[in-house]
Amino acid sequence: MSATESPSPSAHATASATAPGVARRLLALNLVRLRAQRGWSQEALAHESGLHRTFIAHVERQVRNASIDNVERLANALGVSVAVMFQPPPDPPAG
Amino acid sequence: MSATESPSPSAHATASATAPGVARRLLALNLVRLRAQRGWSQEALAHESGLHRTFIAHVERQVRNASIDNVERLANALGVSVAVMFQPPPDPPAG
DNA sequence: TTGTAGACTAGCGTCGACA
DNA sequence: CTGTCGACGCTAGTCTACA
Repeated sequence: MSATESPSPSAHATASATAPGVARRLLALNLVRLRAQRGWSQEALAHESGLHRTFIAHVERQVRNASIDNVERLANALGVSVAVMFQPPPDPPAG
Repeated sequence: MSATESPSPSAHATASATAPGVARRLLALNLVRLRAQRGWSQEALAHESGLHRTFIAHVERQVRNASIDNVERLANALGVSVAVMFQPPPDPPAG
C-alpha cells in the first residue's frame, strides 16, 4: 500500500463535487415519490419498513439524517434497490 | 390522501427483497475499490472526506453503519455520486 | 393522514494509543 | 499504512401526545 506515491489530492473540498445535502434531499424525494406510487401512508411505510411513523415523517421532511441500515430497510419496504433511493428523479413533468 | 384504498401490503417482510446488510457491504466494497483506484490511503480519504481515520477503517470493515450525510461525504471525496456507492460491483475477474 | 415537540435509549463518530 | 480497543459527546431512532 504505497499511498505515498499519491500526490496532494487537492485540499479537502472539491467544488466540482456534489453539493452537501443532496443525499438527504434525493432520499426524501424518492421516498415520497415511491410511497405515493404504492398509495401507502407514512404509517403503512413505517409498518413495512419496521420503523416508526415519526421517523418516516422526519426523513421525508429532511429534518433527519437516516443511517444506511435504515435507508436499506426503506428501499426494501418499497421493493427497490438502495441505489435508486439516491438516484436523480426519473424525469421532470413534461406536461 | 386515501391510503385506505391500499390493501394489505404483504405483511412486513418481503423475502424476495434485498438481503439485510447489502448496503453496508456494497458501501465497504465500493469504498475500498474506489479508494484503491485513487491510490489513496485510509488516512488520505479520511482527510479528503473530512472524517476520522478510524471511522473509515470501520466502514471498510463493515463494523460501522454510517449515516447518509457521511456516505455522501465519502462519495464526494471520491468524486463519485452517492448512488454509485451502493451500486453492485462492475464485474468479477474473468481471467 | 401528516407535522411537530419532548424525553429517553442506543449507537454513531471523534480522539488517542497500541500492535 | 491498517486494525482495534476505551472513553466520550452528539444525534439518530423510538414512543406518546397534540394540532
